[in-house]
Amino acid sequence: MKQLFVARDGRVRERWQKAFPDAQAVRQVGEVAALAAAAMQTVWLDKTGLDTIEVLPSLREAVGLGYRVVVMTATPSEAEAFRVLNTGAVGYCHLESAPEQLREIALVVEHGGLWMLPELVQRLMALSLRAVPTPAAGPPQLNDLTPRELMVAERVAHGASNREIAEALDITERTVKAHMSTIFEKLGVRDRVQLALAMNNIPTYATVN
Amino acid sequence: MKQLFVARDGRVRERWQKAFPDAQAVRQVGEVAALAAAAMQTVWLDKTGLDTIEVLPSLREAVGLGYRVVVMTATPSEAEAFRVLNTGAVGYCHLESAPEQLREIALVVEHGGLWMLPELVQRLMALSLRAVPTPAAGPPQLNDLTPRELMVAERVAHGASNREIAEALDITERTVKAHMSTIFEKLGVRDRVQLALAMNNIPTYATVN
DNA sequence: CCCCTTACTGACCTTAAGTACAATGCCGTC
DNA sequence: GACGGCATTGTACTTAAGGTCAGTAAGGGG
Repeated sequence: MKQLFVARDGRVRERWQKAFPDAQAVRQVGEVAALAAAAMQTVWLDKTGLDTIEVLPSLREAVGLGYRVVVMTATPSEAEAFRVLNTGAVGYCHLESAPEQLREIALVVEHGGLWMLPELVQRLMALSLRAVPTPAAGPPQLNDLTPRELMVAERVAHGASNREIAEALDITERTVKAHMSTIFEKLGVRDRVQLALAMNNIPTYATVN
Repeated sequence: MKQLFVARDGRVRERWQKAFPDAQAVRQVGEVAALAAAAMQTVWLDKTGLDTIEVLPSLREAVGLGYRVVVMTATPSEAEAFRVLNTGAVGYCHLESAPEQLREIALVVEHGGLWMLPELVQRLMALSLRAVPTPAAGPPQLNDLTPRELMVAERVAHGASNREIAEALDITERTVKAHMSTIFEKLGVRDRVQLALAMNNIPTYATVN
């Protein structure tokens, strides 16, 4: 499996050469196509000096050609990670990664895996969980709630107590309870815990059965 | 690198034995710890016959022990995939995967990669992009929880009441409360609502303590 | 003007939740 | 064998949560 680096800065290539002695390096993605490489390769895309938006075209191009692309950056960010991976990259790592690390990553992506900074993995999943449409329960019918009820529900969704909600909305705790009761009925949940979960698109105990 | 399979069904082991001749198989995760394996291993968790919620405790336990866990299921689902990966699994694949495929996956996860069904990768990224770019929200320190506490917390995370948890775990409601108290303290939450949210990586109202 | 919805509140009650202060038995370590 | 962590349970207590059964008030149709 051949490695192919795309970078404008010559310095970073040293580490790469160390990790993959037989690797090739080019300055622009356009050159990749020119090589007309026969075998499937792994392309390492150096983002240094470029905005996220600016690498995307190159990334798309390489992905479109069937390469497995790993994006490297000196300043990793969550948003950028998701962006490039969503665009088709299979890896997102730090530019300063050690040669051994680079070989690890190469091994992973060449066998169908996905590689990204460990801390980003956890974060990514957490975000997805909230965005994933719950099949069984479906999104709560928030449209049925009155404006006031919605204000209450949203605070419950963040763990607020009745007292806190009452103070925040400048109403009595009794009134909060009244809203709660109607909310429970409208959304078909039995208590504030299930409401909080439902508001965050998380399937509930009874639903999982 | 040694492979370790957790399954209750004997039939599926044949394929595994074929992929990894020197693999070991056990029936419950609890046995994993009993083995006191010296080297870091890869644990393959068979979900067959279990609900998503039922594997999570085992999963967390194995992850907490430092194993790389791959969850296998006969009926893959998007929601479940995100859930198990979010819980700490590094792989989510089909139970019927061919031996060659299994070896690929093993290679990937053993080198720090993430493996999931290709179609889920795309979906995952698309969902993440839609999710709100909320700032930092590190995962709760679930490692501090004992196995038993984890089982309780896991069910609270799905909206179960103390009584339901007690029945499910076949213990007294009083015991559940005891676990709850220590869980609250360990995770720094004040009630079950905040616990449920924390377990799902959702920032809470007044967590800005 | 009546009806309905929404918002708000009171007094009262029941129950779930959570805490305080214990005790017992099981393991594994030192 | 002493010690500590874990799991379990008991009694008793305090409080938050939620429901019952009311009532008042504003606002918009019909």
